[in-house]
Amino acid sequence: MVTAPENSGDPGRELAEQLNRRLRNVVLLLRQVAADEPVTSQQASVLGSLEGGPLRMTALAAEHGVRLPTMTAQVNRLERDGLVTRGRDGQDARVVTVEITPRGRTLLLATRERRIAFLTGRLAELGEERRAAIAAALPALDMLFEPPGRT
Amino acid sequence: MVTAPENSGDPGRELAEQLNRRLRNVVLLLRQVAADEPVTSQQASVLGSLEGGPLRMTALAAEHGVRLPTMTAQVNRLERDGLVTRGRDGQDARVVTVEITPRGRTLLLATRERRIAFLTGRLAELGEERRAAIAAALPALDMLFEPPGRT
DNA sequence: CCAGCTAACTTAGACTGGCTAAGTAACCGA
DNA sequence: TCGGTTACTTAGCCAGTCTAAGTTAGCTGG
Repeated sequence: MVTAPENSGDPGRELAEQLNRRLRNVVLLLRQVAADEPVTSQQASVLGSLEGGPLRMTALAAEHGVRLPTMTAQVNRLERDGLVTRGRDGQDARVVTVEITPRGRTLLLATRERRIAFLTGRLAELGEERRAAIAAALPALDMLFEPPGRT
Repeated sequence: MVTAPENSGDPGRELAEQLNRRLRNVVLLLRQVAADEPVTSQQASVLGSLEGGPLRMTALAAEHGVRLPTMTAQVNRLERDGLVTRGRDGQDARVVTVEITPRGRTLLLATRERRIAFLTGRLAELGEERRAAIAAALPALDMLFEPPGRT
């Protein structure tokens, strides 16, 4: 097909184009799946960060790649909906900690379960060989989508 | 490690969990990369749809999985920025067609080029073996992220 | 032939989620 | 104790999504 011979100077340029075209479908599908959830994907993502224990605002913002004011607004909404609570740090009175509530935890688990069930269903349709291909590519995909590495 | 023996009833459940965890990084990285572009990823996506010729509003909305009013707003912004023009269909006076302008086309190509360059760079760091693994998984990934198929 | 339904858009209004700039309160160092 | 820095919030802007309601054009059945 399009596997032209002049790939020489750019190993993976062709592959990059292929991936780029596919990424649109990924985004579309993610939106579709997230559509009828009780929490948005951002909210679920933040709740996921809090699963292991409370975090401060700065840590949350950094982990999600957003500015502090964005996280303030996000936590406001989560708090309003009873999914997290704000707390204070003993050491430093400036610090605000955010903790997931039991309700938040329940919602998070249910949401994750639905997402995984969806993916599992899709994977089941693929057949063993294709699943193996994806599994084999996981380490590579990990590196490919690794958070923007510093140097 | 976690590859427990009771995978039997659910081929791919484990893989689904792996993928689910990775998807967050994909989203994060996409946001990061899109951050300093002159057009948003949605705008670029719509422009991409128009590359092959004018489309009507309904077709655009369907293709991007959004409601008509959303597409109206999107096209308003694109038109305001001189990237598309609205037209009328000869047959049916209710129909609005949207066409990409030369400026829109230029911007689209430049944006796509930067995205592909970014991916190419990432892929170059991976090494031949990992690139091959990703290439081998492409057909499977295609099926996995295929738009929600109706039966 | 026209009355009323349907289809294609747009408008209005609300919400999430992102940003910058500016405000406030607490910490820390000289 | 004063001045700078840090941690967060507030205010205000914009993109992008939705639903509900409006407008205009096509279509159909008496």
